[in-house]
Amino acid sequence: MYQSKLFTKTTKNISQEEQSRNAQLLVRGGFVDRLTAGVYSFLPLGLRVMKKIENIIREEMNKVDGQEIFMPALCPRENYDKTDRYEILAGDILFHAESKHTKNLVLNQSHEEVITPLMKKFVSSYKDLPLAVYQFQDKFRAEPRPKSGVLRGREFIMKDLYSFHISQDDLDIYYDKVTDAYRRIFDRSGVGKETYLTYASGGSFSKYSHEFQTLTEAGEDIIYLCRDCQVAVNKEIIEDQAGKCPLCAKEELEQLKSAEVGNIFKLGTRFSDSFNLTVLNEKGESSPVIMGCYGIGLQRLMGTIVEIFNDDKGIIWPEAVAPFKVHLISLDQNENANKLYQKLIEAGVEVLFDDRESVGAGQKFAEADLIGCPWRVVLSQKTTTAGQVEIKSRGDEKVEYITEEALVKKLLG
RNA sequence: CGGGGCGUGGCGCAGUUUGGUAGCGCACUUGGUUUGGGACCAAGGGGUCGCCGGUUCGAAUCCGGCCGCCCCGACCA
Repeated sequence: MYQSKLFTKTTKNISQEEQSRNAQLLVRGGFVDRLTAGVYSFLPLGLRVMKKIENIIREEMNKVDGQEIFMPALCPRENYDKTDRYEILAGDILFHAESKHTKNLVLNQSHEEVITPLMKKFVSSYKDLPLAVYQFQDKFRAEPRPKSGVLRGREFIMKDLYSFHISQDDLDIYYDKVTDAYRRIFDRSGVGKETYLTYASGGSFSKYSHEFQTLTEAGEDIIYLCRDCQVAVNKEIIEDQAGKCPLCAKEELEQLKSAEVGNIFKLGTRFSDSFNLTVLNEKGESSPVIMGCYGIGLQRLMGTIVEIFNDDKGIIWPEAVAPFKVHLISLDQNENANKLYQKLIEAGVEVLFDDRESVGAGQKFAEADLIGCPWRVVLSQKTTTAGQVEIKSRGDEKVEYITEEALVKKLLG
């Protein structure tokens, strides 16, 4: 990508309305734009990051036999009446989508009310199970107070996976598989080290659930971590757990702030009962379908990554989710730099090429640090004369001078 | 929903106390000079001061109402 053509520029002016670290950096870097409270546009740089995250999740969902689908954002109110959630949610987080021609449509805040009746149409035998489907979809939640930048929005993309089973045992087995998949997702997206499986409440779904909590001061949750077992308990249920680690019963737990980047629930028959979703078992008897659901908020994961990986100059993207692997900077060397750019593109390296003329070196460096691609490659009079290029990792200060051949090798290796 | 703060060119702000017809920085346009850490000089364009109403000869400024935004708390599938 030629930076001279990139839609959106970085800015030095920080909006007073963006007080969280993640939003400040994402707005300044030109990744996102805030439309109104809790509602963001994703610009080319930000969308590239989102797509990287989405693809990591997609790969891991496919590995646990999830099949991708896409459900509507709109839902007839009667579906929420059937699950008795309309009254609970309507006065709170549900957005209504009423118009001259529609009276009883709402915007889904989650998709149990869509997926369960959908399954009813296609699942009728134990032979159809187990089954797991997932989607990436906008969720709409009228949060009383959106905050923390992209960590709590009123509209956001969620990956939601739903699984369907003939028995509790089968759900339990699958639930563990998804737990492992989530572990891999957070490892791959860079926050694995700071992310802990956490025992939590089940909200309106079930008594308990498991969350994946990433340690960060920007988070809204407080968890009690057992370093021995590498699991935590959300403060909301710590009394139920008698203040002890649920695994080893140790009482000395560390109290920490964290952000919930994922949440998995065993729904049991909570929703299949509402819609009478049943299958015939081997004996020809009607048997309720056992369900599980598993969510990850993409913006929240992205924002959490930013909260963890930044310094006073900007974002430091983990390579797997960076908008580009390389930020190539030309200091008045566009001809040579363009050749190198083409070479890297042909080698399959993602490059943001700062080809802008009459922009000072200092500004180019400052913007590269802000945007935060893992590698910065500089071509200048100095490097051209020496027949080399300069490479530097965003994460550290030392620069290295190597040949173009060595550069390509390094970036592919 | 409670407490605090704020709303002025695209963005960040000053001006409001004490009413007199809007200013600075960034960004943008044109010309020139610059190019290893957010350049410089010169000349420009752009704002019914959140909305509605009131007071006044005159309102960004005073009064009333409404809307929106940020922070803290409550809430949070």
